[in-house]
Amino acid sequence: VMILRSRFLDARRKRRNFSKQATEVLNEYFYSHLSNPYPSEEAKEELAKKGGITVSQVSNWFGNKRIRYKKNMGKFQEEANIYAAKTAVDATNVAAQGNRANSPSTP
Amino acid sequence: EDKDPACPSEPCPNASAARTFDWMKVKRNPPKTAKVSEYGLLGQPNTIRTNFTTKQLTELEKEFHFNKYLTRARRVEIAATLELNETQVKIWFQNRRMKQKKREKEGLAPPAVSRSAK
DNA sequence: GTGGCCGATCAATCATAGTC
DNA sequence: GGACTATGATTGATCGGCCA
Repeated sequence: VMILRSRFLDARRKRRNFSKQATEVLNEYFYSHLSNPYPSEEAKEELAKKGGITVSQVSNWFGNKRIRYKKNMGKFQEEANIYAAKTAVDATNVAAQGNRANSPSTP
Repeated sequence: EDKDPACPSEPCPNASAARTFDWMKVKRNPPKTAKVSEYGLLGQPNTIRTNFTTKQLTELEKEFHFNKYLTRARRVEIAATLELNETQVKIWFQNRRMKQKKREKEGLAPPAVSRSAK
Protein backbone atom coordinates (compact mmCIF):
# COMPACT_ATOMS: atom_id res chain seq x y z
CA VAL A 1 0.00 0.00 0.00
CA MET A 2 2.93 2.19 0.25
CA ILE A 3 1.14 5.05 1.85
CA LEU A 4 2.58 7.54 -0.48
CA ARG A 5 1.72 10.40 1.70
CA SER A 6 4.79 12.03 0.44
CA ARG A 7 3.29 15.25 -0.66
CA PHE A 8 6.61 15.62 -2.23
CA LEU A 9 7.61 19.12 -1.85
CA ASP A 10 4.45 20.96 -1.18
CA ALA A 11 4.40 24.65 -1.12
CA ARG A 12 3.48 24.65 2.49
CA ARG A 13 6.95 23.59 3.36
CA LYS A 14 8.50 26.87 4.19
CA ARG A 15 5.87 28.56 6.20
CA ARG A 16 6.33 31.72 8.16
CA ASN A 17 4.08 33.06 10.87
CA PHE A 18 2.45 36.37 10.13
CA SER A 19 3.79 39.54 11.60
CA LYS A 20 2.29 40.78 14.79
CA GLN A 21 0.74 43.60 12.85
CA ALA A 22 -1.02 41.25 10.46
CA THR A 23 -2.31 39.06 13.24
CA GLU A 24 -3.49 42.13 15.06
CA VAL A 25 -5.47 43.39 12.11
CA LEU A 26 -7.01 40.02 11.40
CA ASN A 27 -8.02 39.38 14.98
CA GLU A 28 -9.50 42.82 15.33
CA TYR A 29 -11.75 42.20 12.39
CA PHE A 30 -12.62 38.70 13.48
CA TYR A 31 -13.67 39.61 16.99
CA SER A 32 -15.41 42.80 16.08
CA HIS A 33 -17.49 40.83 13.60
CA LEU A 34 -17.83 37.69 15.64
CA SER A 35 -21.50 37.41 14.75
CA ASN A 36 -20.56 37.07 11.12
CA PRO A 37 -16.82 36.78 10.49
CA TYR A 38 -17.07 36.55 6.72
CA PRO A 39 -15.28 39.55 5.20
CA SER A 40 -16.26 40.55 1.70
CA GLU A 41 -13.75 40.49 -1.08
CA GLU A 42 -13.20 44.19 -0.59
CA ALA A 43 -12.74 43.79 3.12
CA LYS A 44 -10.25 41.01 2.51
CA GLU A 45 -8.28 43.23 0.21
CA GLU A 46 -8.12 45.93 2.78
CA LEU A 47 -7.11 43.54 5.51
CA ALA A 48 -4.45 42.13 3.23
CA LYS A 49 -3.13 45.58 2.58
CA LYS A 50 -3.10 46.57 6.23
CA GLY A 51 -1.46 43.36 7.26
CA GLY A 52 1.01 43.17 4.46
CA ILE A 53 -0.15 39.75 3.30
CA THR A 54 -2.05 38.42 0.32
CA VAL A 55 -5.80 38.09 -0.06
CA SER A 56 -5.46 34.34 -0.18
CA GLN A 57 -3.64 34.39 3.10
CA VAL A 58 -6.43 36.42 4.57
CA SER A 59 -8.92 33.86 3.33
CA ASN A 60 -6.87 31.02 4.72
CA TRP A 61 -6.57 32.78 8.03
CA PHE A 62 -10.32 33.30 8.37
CA GLY A 63 -11.03 29.77 7.27
CA ASN A 64 -8.71 28.36 9.88
CA LYS A 65 -9.82 30.81 12.51
CA ARG A 66 -13.51 30.08 12.12
CA ILE A 67 -13.07 26.33 12.23
CA ARG A 68 -10.72 26.39 15.16
CA TYR A 69 -12.74 28.92 17.04
CA LYS A 70 -15.95 26.99 16.88
CA LYS A 71 -14.15 23.76 17.61
CA ASN A 72 -12.99 25.07 20.92
CA MET A 73 -14.55 28.36 21.81
CA GLY A 74 -13.34 28.19 25.34
CA LYS A 75 -9.75 28.34 24.29
CA PHE A 76 -10.30 31.67 22.60
CA GLN A 77 -12.22 33.41 25.35
CA GLU A 78 -9.26 35.25 26.67
CA GLU A 79 -8.24 36.38 23.24
CA ALA A 80 -11.83 37.34 22.50
CA ASN A 81 -12.00 39.57 25.54
CA ILE A 82 -8.82 41.33 24.64
CA TYR A 83 -9.95 42.22 21.16
CA ALA A 84 -13.52 42.81 22.17
CA ALA A 85 -12.42 45.76 24.19
CA LYS A 86 -10.52 47.28 21.31
CA THR A 87 -13.26 47.55 18.81
CA ALA A 88 -16.91 46.95 19.19
CA VAL A 89 -18.81 46.95 15.97
CA ASP A 90 -21.59 44.50 16.33
CA ALA A 91 -22.11 43.11 12.89
CA THR A 92 -25.81 42.72 13.19
CA ASN A 93 -26.21 45.91 11.26
CA VAL A 94 -22.88 46.14 9.62
CA ALA A 95 -24.40 45.21 6.33
CA ALA A 96 -26.56 48.26 6.38
CA GLN A 97 -23.65 50.33 7.45
CA GLY A 98 -21.17 51.24 4.81
CA ASN A 99 -17.53 50.61 5.11
CA ARG A 100 -15.29 52.61 7.28
CA ALA A 101 -12.75 55.08 6.22
CA ASN A 102 -11.79 55.55 2.65
CA SER A 103 -11.60 52.89 0.08
CA PRO A 104 -10.08 52.83 -3.38
CA SER A 105 -13.25 51.97 -5.13
CA THR A 106 -16.23 54.08 -4.45
CA PRO A 107 -18.99 52.03 -2.89
CA GLU B 1 -32.67 19.76 21.22
CA ASP B 2 -31.35 22.61 23.20
CA LYS B 3 -30.12 25.87 21.92
CA ASP B 4 -27.69 26.79 24.53
CA PRO B 5 -29.02 30.27 25.01
CA ALA B 6 -25.54 31.37 25.64
CA CYS B 7 -26.37 33.99 28.18
CA PRO B 8 -29.68 35.62 27.72
CA SER B 9 -30.28 35.87 31.37
CA GLU B 10 -27.65 33.62 32.72
CA PRO B 11 -24.40 35.33 33.46
CA CYS B 12 -21.48 34.16 31.43
CA PRO B 13 -18.23 33.27 33.11
CA ASN B 14 -16.86 36.38 31.59
CA ALA B 15 -18.48 39.69 31.30
CA SER B 16 -18.25 39.87 27.56
CA ALA B 17 -19.06 37.82 24.56
CA ALA B 18 -18.89 34.10 24.18
CA ARG B 19 -22.18 33.99 22.40
CA THR B 20 -22.85 31.19 19.97
CA PHE B 21 -23.79 32.54 16.57
CA ASP B 22 -25.26 30.58 13.72
CA TRP B 23 -22.03 30.25 11.77
CA MET B 24 -20.56 28.37 14.68
CA LYS B 25 -23.26 25.73 14.43
CA VAL B 26 -22.82 25.04 10.76
CA LYS B 27 -22.22 21.40 10.11
CA ARG B 28 -21.43 20.04 6.70
CA ASN B 29 -22.90 16.74 5.59
CA PRO B 30 -20.26 14.07 5.56
CA PRO B 31 -18.88 13.23 2.13
CA LYS B 32 -21.03 10.80 0.24
CA THR B 33 -18.11 9.15 -1.38
CA ALA B 34 -19.60 5.90 -0.24
CA LYS B 35 -18.71 3.00 -2.38
CA VAL B 36 -21.12 0.34 -1.28
CA SER B 37 -20.49 -3.20 -2.24
CA GLU B 38 -16.83 -2.62 -2.57
CA TYR B 39 -16.07 -4.40 0.63
CA GLY B 40 -19.17 -6.44 0.84
CA LEU B 41 -19.61 -5.18 4.32
CA LEU B 42 -19.64 -1.65 5.41
CA GLY B 43 -17.37 -1.51 8.35
CA GLN B 44 -16.81 2.09 7.47
CA PRO B 45 -15.16 2.44 4.14
CA ASN B 46 -17.52 5.14 3.15
CA THR B 47 -17.34 8.63 4.48
CA ILE B 48 -14.03 10.25 4.90
CA ARG B 49 -12.16 12.14 2.30
CA THR B 50 -10.74 10.06 -0.48
CA ASN B 51 -7.01 9.99 -0.74
CA PHE B 52 -6.02 10.06 -4.34
CA THR B 53 -2.99 8.06 -5.21
CA THR B 54 0.01 9.58 -6.86
CA LYS B 55 -0.85 7.68 -9.97
CA GLN B 56 -4.37 9.03 -10.08
CA LEU B 57 -3.19 12.56 -9.52
CA THR B 58 -0.58 12.22 -12.20
CA GLU B 59 -3.13 11.07 -14.73
CA LEU B 60 -5.61 13.75 -13.77
CA GLU B 61 -2.94 16.38 -14.00
CA LYS B 62 -1.89 15.11 -17.38
CA GLU B 63 -5.45 15.25 -18.63
CA PHE B 64 -5.92 18.70 -17.23
CA HIS B 65 -2.93 19.94 -19.10
CA PHE B 66 -4.58 18.74 -22.25
CA ASN B 67 -8.12 19.86 -21.49
CA LYS B 68 -9.30 22.20 -18.79
CA TYR B 69 -12.83 20.91 -19.27
CA LEU B 70 -14.10 17.40 -19.66
CA THR B 71 -16.75 15.98 -21.89
CA ARG B 72 -19.10 13.40 -20.49
CA ALA B 73 -17.44 10.68 -22.48
CA ARG B 74 -13.95 11.58 -21.38
CA ARG B 75 -15.06 11.79 -17.81
CA VAL B 76 -16.50 8.31 -17.90
CA GLU B 77 -13.34 7.04 -19.44
CA ILE B 78 -11.05 8.58 -16.89
CA ALA B 79 -13.23 7.55 -14.00
CA ALA B 80 -13.11 3.98 -15.15
CA THR B 81 -9.40 3.98 -15.77
CA LEU B 82 -8.57 5.50 -12.43
CA GLU B 83 -11.27 3.70 -10.51
CA LEU B 84 -12.97 6.83 -9.33
CA ASN B 85 -16.52 8.14 -9.44
CA GLU B 86 -17.52 10.39 -12.26
CA THR B 87 -18.35 12.85 -9.56
CA GLN B 88 -14.90 12.67 -8.09
CA VAL B 89 -13.35 13.32 -11.45
CA LYS B 90 -15.73 16.17 -12.08
CA ILE B 91 -15.02 17.73 -8.73
CA TRP B 92 -11.32 17.28 -9.16
CA PHE B 93 -11.39 19.25 -12.39
CA GLN B 94 -13.48 21.94 -10.82
CA ASN B 95 -11.09 22.32 -7.95
CA ARG B 96 -8.17 22.19 -10.29
CA ARG B 97 -9.53 25.03 -12.37
CA MET B 98 -10.04 27.15 -9.29
CA LYS B 99 -6.54 26.39 -8.18
CA GLN B 100 -5.21 27.40 -11.55
CA LYS B 101 -7.10 30.62 -11.41
CA LYS B 102 -5.84 31.40 -7.96
CA ARG B 103 -2.27 30.84 -8.92
CA GLU B 104 -2.58 33.02 -11.97
CA LYS B 105 -4.08 35.82 -9.97
CA GLU B 106 -1.36 35.96 -7.40
CA GLY B 107 1.52 33.95 -8.59
CA LEU B 108 2.07 35.97 -11.68
CA ALA B 109 4.23 33.05 -12.57
CA PRO B 110 1.73 30.31 -13.12
CA PRO B 111 3.33 27.55 -14.90
CA ALA B 112 6.37 26.52 -15.97
CA VAL B 113 8.93 24.15 -15.45
CA SER B 114 10.14 23.84 -11.99
CA ARG B 115 12.88 26.29 -11.33
CA SER B 116 15.70 24.26 -10.03
CA ALA B 117 15.93 24.63 -6.35
CA LYS B 118 14.93 28.00 -5.21
C1' DG C 1 -36.68 19.82 -13.56
C1' DT C 2 -31.57 18.41 -14.55
C1' DG C 3 -26.75 18.95 -14.51
C1' DG C 4 -22.27 21.43 -14.79
C1' DC C 5 -19.66 25.31 -13.34
C1' DC C 6 -18.20 28.96 -10.18
C1' DG C 7 -17.05 31.10 -5.83
C1' DA C 8 -16.77 30.50 -1.12
C1' DT C 9 -16.34 27.55 2.56
C1' DC C 10 -15.77 23.44 5.34
C1' DA C 11 -13.10 19.98 7.59
C1' DA C 12 -9.39 17.06 7.95
C1' DT C 13 -4.59 16.79 7.36
C1' DC C 14 0.08 18.11 6.39
C1' DA C 15 4.42 20.30 7.53
C1' DT C 16 6.72 23.68 9.77
C1' DA C 17 7.57 27.26 13.50
C1' DG C 18 7.52 28.11 18.32
C1' DT C 19 7.51 26.77 23.15
C1' DC C 20 9.22 24.34 27.17
C1' DG D 1 17.09 17.26 21.79
C1' DG D 2 12.66 15.88 21.39
C1' DA D 3 7.47 15.99 22.65
C1' DC D 4 3.74 19.02 22.20
C1' DT D 5 1.21 22.97 20.63
C1' DA D 6 0.15 26.82 17.41
C1' DT D 7 -0.51 28.03 12.86
C1' DG D 8 -0.40 28.63 7.66
C1' DA D 9 -1.43 26.00 3.48
C1' DT D 10 -3.46 22.34 0.78
C1' DT D 11 -7.37 19.83 -0.87
C1' DG D 12 -11.46 16.46 -1.51
C1' DA D 13 -15.89 17.54 -0.95
C1' DT D 14 -20.26 20.50 0.30
C1' DC D 15 -23.47 24.60 -0.19
C1' DG D 16 -25.94 28.02 -2.65
C1' DG D 17 -26.54 30.56 -6.82
C1' DC D 18 -26.62 30.95 -11.77
C1' DC D 19 -27.43 29.57 -16.38
C1' DA D 20 -28.32 26.86 -20.62
